[in-house]
Amino acid sequence: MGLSDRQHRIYEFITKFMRDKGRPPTIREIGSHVGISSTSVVNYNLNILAREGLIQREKEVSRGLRVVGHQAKSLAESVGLVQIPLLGKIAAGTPIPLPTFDGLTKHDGEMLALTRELVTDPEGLFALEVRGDSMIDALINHGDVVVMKRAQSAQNGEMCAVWLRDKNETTLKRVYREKGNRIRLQPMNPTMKPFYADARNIEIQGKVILVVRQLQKLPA
Amino acid sequence: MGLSDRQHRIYEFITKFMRDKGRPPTIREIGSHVGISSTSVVNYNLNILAREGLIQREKEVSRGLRVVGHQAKSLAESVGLVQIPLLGKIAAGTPIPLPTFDGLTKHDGEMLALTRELVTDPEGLFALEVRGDSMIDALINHGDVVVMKRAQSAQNGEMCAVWLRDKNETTLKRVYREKGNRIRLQPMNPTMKPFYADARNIEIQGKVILVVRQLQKLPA
DNA sequence: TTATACCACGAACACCTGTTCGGTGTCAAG
DNA sequence: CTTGACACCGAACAGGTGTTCGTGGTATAA
Repeated sequence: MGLSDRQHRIYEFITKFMRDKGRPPTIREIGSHVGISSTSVVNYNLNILAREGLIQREKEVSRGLRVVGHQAKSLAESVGLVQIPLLGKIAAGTPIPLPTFDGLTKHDGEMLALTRELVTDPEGLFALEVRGDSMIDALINHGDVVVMKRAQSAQNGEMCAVWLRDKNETTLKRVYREKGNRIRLQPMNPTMKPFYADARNIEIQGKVILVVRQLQKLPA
Repeated sequence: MGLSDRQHRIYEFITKFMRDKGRPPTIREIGSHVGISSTSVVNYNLNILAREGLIQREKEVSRGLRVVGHQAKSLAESVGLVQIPLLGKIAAGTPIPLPTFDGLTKHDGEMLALTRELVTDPEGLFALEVRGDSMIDALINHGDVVVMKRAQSAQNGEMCAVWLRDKNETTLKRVYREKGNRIRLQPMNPTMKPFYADARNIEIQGKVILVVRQLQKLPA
């Protein structure tokens, strides 16, 4: 069920108040800022927000409110950091280094920390730094960092790192299954033409989850 | 001056309570958990904590407490989190929305949390979501989020958002000063040719610090 | 000893705060 | 029309909450 305009304003006010003051507002503070004269109406709408799962309420406790939306979590739940191992470099002419798969051995090299806001499911993620211009058709430049998830297969349209057996080359493309064993590899740049290959000649090495490009300094 | 054992316990309780419940404790809640029967004693010690700069108090407000010490920052900030306001969208045909500059008004929209690892200096940063394909020559796609820093000028080679007065258009390019008033705008994609303009016809709106692209779902 | 901070206690006060209840108006289904 | 669900209002109540005041103990310096 959708929220009324009032409920929306109440929710926004709570999050803003929480961020500014560091504590939840009282019922009357909400009412006066949202334009509700009666505390019972605020209470009424708060119960609806609670029923919809947007906030949690604690009974008979002053300021017993709590925003449970994902936006609030990124602030409060500062534990919401995800550590991703930076496994190495990726270039067109080499297969990508894959993570060791026992899941226990800790990666002792560099780690990349990202918030859960950006990577929803941190399972099986690893990061690679791109060398060279070969993936420029995927809008990925030298120096970019790609965060990938281990995968052997892909849904239609997912951006994947694909090893081309016949060319001995890694490429980043969107993968679509066509009729038979034909696979269409679609560059991310919409001005470029797709590329077709036989399913037996390609090997999906992982899905691309995130691309991060830092521009403080020029790529070498 | 050092803190007494009681003050130390009070401070620890406040931070723990705040973390667990998402709101500051009342004076009586502090008293009962720290073992102080009188509210005035708690009040007395809270004033000392405030004088020492460890907390902030708001007068005559229930739960008017706020942990402010560097230890509180360690929750969000020493982990290296930086909050960046997501100001809106950027498209080729519109000037970018710039941050209000009074430094006091808080942004009440969405925030983007990043680690300091990625953005070294969080001063004056803001984020925009790119609409449309017009910046594909800068290797930036529809849906990408660019993190920018407010700036009127740029060093040679820095990636900037440039407003082209004669074309009424925003573009992202590397900026180089040439002889006279000539400015060279170099697309990021090395296969593309640079573009020249008169310095009086362009306006630098900010430097691009970071580009983030999420690929979980297809860009619309 | 006296004086002076410092720290603590309990009680009382005035206001704040969540809750509840009776009542009003609107709108769609019966 | 009647009914019921929904959204809202104002008022009142009981308990929560910050503040203040008078009091007393303990240590250190005069």
